[in-house]
Amino acid sequence: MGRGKVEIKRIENPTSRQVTYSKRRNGIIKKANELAVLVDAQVCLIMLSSTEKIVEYISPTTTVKKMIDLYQKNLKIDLWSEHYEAMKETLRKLKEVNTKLKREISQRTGQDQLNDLSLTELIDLEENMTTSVAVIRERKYHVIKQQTEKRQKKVRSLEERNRNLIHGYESAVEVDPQFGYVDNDGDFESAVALANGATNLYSFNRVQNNPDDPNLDNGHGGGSAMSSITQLHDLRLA
Amino acid sequence: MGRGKVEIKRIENPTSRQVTYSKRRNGIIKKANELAVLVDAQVCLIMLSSTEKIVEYISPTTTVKKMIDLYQKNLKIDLWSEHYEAMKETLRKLKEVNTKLKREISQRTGQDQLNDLSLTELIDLEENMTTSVAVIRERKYHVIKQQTEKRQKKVRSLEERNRNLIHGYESAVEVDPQFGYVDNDGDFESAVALANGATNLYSFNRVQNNPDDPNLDNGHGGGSAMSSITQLHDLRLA
DNA sequence: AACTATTTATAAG
DNA sequence: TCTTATAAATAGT
Repeated sequence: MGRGKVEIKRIENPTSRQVTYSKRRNGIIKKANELAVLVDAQVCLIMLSSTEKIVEYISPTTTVKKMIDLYQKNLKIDLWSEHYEAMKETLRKLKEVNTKLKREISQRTGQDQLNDLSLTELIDLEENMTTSVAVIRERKYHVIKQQTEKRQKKVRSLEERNRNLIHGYESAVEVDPQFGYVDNDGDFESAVALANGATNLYSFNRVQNNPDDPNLDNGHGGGSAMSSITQLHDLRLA
Repeated sequence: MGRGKVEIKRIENPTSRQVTYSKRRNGIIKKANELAVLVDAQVCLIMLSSTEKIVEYISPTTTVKKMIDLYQKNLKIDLWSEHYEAMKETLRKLKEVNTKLKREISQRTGQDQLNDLSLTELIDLEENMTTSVAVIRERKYHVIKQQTEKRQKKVRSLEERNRNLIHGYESAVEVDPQFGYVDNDGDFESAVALANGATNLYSFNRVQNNPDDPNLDNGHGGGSAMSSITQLHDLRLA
């Protein structure tokens, strides 16, 4: 359609090629739109020549995304899945790690999974756990010690302040019983009692009377926990 | 272009619409191909009418995927990221769970993370762990018991066989000392010794002499572990 | 970018 | 689907 018939092959002259692209590009967009309107079709047209920027026509009732999704559905392919293979792989590995972690916790809390363990594994696990309990116990006594020291300081500070107040007033009234005779023994005892899950001080007495009490020394890693106790006793006697 | 001029609006007659779609669809594909060849352009054309299946034209030098990638790059958008939002969310949650699990194991094995725990949490953790150790210990003795019973049966079977052989031969030679006096005590003792991580039988003697041995009873959940031991003793005496 | 001869697409039969 | 009159597209200027 023009002054002469054209053979459908690449136009070598760059100017002519550019002009033809411009004309025919508009032509095909017009055709695409006519098709969309006349027969109520969904049309997606994307064009790109080497020299020009990308040009698109999308029929009013759809979007590029919808069209490509339909296209992929139709061909039963997923053009972008490979873009997300890395993510899928990460996901897979994470799930795997997760399962292993859950299994480990399960074994460490003595649930189900124990049935899968051999005698040697059970022995190792028990020893491992026992050591861990000792570490936790040591940490517990460390925290108790810290709290005790902190409160001891506070009490001494209050005692000091109290004495100063009494001295400052040069008063003849009795020493205030609320501050005068406080020390931190009660604090320490209740903390240890709490530490041993007791609701009264009987537990603490047991701690004092029975050095072999299994709560304080399980025979494996308990030595260091015991040393904490020793430190605490030293602290109280200091 | 035809016998009459057509207004560009939806063709209501379904047959006409279908015919027009068929004709124009071919026309536009021909145009697309001509454009691609004449000016060496990349063209992607996807069409779909309500009644027909999806039809595409892609210029020889490209693919739908390449075109869409170019399109997205050009518009600086990512049409499919939202498709993977769910996966991203799953990934995020898995990582979170993972971190928590690692933290829990870390605490249960007495590493670092203990510093974050309050005294109450430490006490709970210790009690929890102690209970778990008891469960593991009970399972351990259960396995030992099973192994012991199995070997005991084997030994008795061998003894019986041995006696039958001796009787069968009606021989005058002495009873074979290798089989005549075997029982399973050695087997049981070595299993318990192994269970307590000992390399010699001294540990086993301790088990027998010290019912309060912290390895067998930690004062929390040890009661049931002890009952296993009792069962084992009963078994041996039976 | 505009013109127009000519080819091409296609509406109607 | 095929034909063909006619509209539409466009090659060359």
